[in-house]
Amino acid sequence: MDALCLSVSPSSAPSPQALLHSFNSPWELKQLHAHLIKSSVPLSSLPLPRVAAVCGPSPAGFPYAHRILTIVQGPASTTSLWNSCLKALAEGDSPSDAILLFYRLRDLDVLPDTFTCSFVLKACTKLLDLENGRIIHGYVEKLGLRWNLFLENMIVNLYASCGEMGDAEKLFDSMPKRDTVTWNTMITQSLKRGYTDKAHSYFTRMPERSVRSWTAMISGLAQCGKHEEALQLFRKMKGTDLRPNEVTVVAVLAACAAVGSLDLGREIHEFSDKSGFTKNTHISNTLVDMYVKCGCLEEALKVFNAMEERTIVSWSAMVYGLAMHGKGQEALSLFDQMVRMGVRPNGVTFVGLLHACSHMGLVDQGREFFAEMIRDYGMNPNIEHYGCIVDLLSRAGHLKEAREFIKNMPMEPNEVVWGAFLGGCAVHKNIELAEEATEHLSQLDPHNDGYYIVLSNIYANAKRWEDVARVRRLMRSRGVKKTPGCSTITIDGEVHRFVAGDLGHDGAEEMSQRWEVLLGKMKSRGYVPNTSVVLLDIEESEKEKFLYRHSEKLALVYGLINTRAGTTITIMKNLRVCQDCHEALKVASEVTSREIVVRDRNRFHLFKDGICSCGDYW
DNA sequence: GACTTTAGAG
Repeated sequence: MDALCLSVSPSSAPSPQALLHSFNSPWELKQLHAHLIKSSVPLSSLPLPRVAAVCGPSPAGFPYAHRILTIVQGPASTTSLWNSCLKALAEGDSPSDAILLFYRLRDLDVLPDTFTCSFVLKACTKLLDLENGRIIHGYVEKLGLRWNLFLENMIVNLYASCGEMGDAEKLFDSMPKRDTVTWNTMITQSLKRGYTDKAHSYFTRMPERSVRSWTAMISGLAQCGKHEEALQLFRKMKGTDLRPNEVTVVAVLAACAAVGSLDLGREIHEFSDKSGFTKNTHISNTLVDMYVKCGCLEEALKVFNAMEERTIVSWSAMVYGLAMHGKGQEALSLFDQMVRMGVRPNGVTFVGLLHACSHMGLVDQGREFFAEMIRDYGMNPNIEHYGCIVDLLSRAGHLKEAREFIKNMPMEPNEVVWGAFLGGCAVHKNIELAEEATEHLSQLDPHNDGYYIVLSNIYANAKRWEDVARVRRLMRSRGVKKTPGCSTITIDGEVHRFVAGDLGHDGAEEMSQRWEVLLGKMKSRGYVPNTSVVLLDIEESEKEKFLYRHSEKLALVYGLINTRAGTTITIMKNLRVCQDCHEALKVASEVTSREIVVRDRNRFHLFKDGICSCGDYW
């Protein structure tokens, strides 16, 4: 019956309880206060936490609220109310108000406890506010709260987060007691700054390691680019009785994706299913990315389709994945589907889309997307998007337009932008523009050899040997060393690495023989070694020998010897595939009746029946 | 009596 009454008169006067909550500013509270006095309602019926929350951040409201709290609670027990207020501020989006409120408390002689300090320290850490952090640190010591491990750990973390590793270490060394959190903090922060040796040292010195300790190491190493080290550590972790949690799994999957370690990735997938982790969006997103980067588009789609909830990260990963695998059309229609479902794309989504257009040579479509992100989504394209457009235009041979586009960019073009332009110049054999690009690149990224190599390839292609030699001298005089091409192939969970030109590994003799046989068959199917990519001015027959040194060919031969007939061969390469290897792999897929998957720096190539999925446009 | 610390995806 009560419910009925309520629904009949929805506009009846608010309940007294609701009235007591009805203030949103110190001023409204004062009015309410007056009303309470008139109707002799005791002050203690006010919701005190709300009084603190509404008035605390306001300079004028604070002393007023403090008076109310002191009247009702007595002077001693207002701290916890202020604490809840500080917590809300520190964890919300106004951590700087938390710091201001802390100082007001101090000025009114409200005695802070460990919780008070912890919230304001959190605020300082979030803001990377070293100056206030130091003051609070001093305050904590003055209050005699130094023995509190919670606070001590937070202060260590604060210094390290603000980039003061020295102070963090000094404090760490002086601590009479440390717990796992203390050590974990040092590990995480060391790795964030790339000090892997330091992190290792903390990790081995700590008396006891938790799941989070292992996870911090694995995830941090992966973020430093030490993916294989991360995976090694994970294998060690499996030997302990600790169980990986969701965060561990994300880190390991990311490392698998980087290395292309499909077997381990699959194993982790199974483990995630069994542990019920797969419903976690973070995990599924990383699984999608792992399968994409390990060459299993089908399985990536399977995970993506099975997801109950997709975020923009999931969609972007899938769009990018399709583009990477040469399924540009599918990437675009997946994007359409996403938009129709009302999901708003972000900057990363557009990077994937622009890549898709670039790989397919869809110049107009790409331009349209670029315009769309500005016009329809009000986004500010960043340098990565500009780089994509330069790539799109130059690959398609619109070199003049690309050059104009670079000139009109609102920011300074970086090495990625010029690198994309140079790539286009190489494909379309424009020596003059390539020279200009290299000029910029040698300033922007002087230690990267790739650009010099591309330029000298262009010269070699035009048989301008004196220029080839000049570039090589230039490299030598500038101390630029060639990054060797490197390919890996995983067989039975073991990663085999081949470096260009390294013929000194086990089984080299057998491999070389196998290559000769394969080469014979390939030539009879029309393969002509493309020696123009060899930099040296030597006899053609000699150059052919150099071509076999390319790492993807070595990996291919190794794969052919060590896998059963018919098995797909998957190769991961650190650089782009050269033209000759691309031709060779096409023909090899035909004569050996194998599918060959190659992941290069940019994308996947699936060689099958003499054809590559990239349509020779890469 | 409870409220506080370390980590994760495209």
